[in-house]
Amino acid sequence: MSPKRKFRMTRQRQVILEEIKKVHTHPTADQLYEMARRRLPHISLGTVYRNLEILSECGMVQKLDLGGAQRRFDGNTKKHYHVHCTRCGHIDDVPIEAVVKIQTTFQGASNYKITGHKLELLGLCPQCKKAKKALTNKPRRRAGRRSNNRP
Amino acid sequence: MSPKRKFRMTRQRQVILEEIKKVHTHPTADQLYEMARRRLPHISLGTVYRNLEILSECGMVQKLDLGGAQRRFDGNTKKHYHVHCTRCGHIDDVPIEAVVKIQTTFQGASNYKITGHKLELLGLCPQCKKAKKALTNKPRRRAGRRSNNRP
DNA sequence: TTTCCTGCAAAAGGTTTGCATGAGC
DNA sequence: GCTCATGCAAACCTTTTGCAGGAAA
Repeated sequence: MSPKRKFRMTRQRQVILEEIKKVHTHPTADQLYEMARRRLPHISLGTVYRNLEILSECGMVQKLDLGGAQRRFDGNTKKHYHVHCTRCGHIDDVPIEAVVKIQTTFQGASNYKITGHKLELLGLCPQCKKAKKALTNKPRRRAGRRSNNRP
Repeated sequence: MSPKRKFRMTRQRQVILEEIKKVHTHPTADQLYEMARRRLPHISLGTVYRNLEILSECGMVQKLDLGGAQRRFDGNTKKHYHVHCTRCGHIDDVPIEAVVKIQTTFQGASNYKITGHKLELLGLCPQCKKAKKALTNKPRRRAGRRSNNRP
């Protein structure tokens, strides 16, 4: 919390950082805990949470807050957008940097001074596109609606 | 969950619906509970949650999922955007309908088929603009950063 | 040696659910 | 009268926190 805290690079912190940088899956704290546990079997979930908090304070990882029950973390610290599959819940990066123009477009639309924005795209991932196309031949009641956190 | 369920308009459901339609503050379930309790002192929080779920299934209210600890609900069921004050946490409507063009713009940017989007604007509400301006004359360490859910 | 960190376990905060009773239609 | 809905309380899930021992620097 304090702005000029001294951080030690402990083994746990190192491993958590390495694991999150290794993947592009926007893992939850719990998933990161499982990933770290393969290398440090005695690490605790509390330590994972504490370190993710600290690493995001240092700007070494990004907290995502995309809504949904669980918070997600991103090893990519550049500002960028995400696509969220409405069918399976998968989240991917959109390889385009945040478009500042969006803010100027909406500058007069309310009486707020707009200083930022969060854009999340929704759609079907390649796998689900295929799965859905397969269904159109033999239409069914309805496809699953709720996202179910594919890791 | 079942698509053709029969819904009864109970007093509780009626009151919750009236209360959420009455305000523009994007209340949490707990806030709605307090609002409903002024008219039905024995209503329970579980009932509020269950009814909000059902009313949103019927399309009579909107679940917001803007991130943050608590879910918010909106009596306005038209697709629209929100502005979120980064200083006090206040959330307001942006009086502009969702811009479908955003989806076509990003259609080729990933290998997803884009079917929707969520845009949340961030900025300073009129009150906080004033408060911040007042501080620039007598600059301090730093203004409060975390949003603290002004209701 | 001084802080900062860790593991553990318990607490906290929001949401969901089981159950017996009560109310719409 | 048949369901569906309610109130209550307990369960659930994710995240945070207190504490005593342990490890960086």
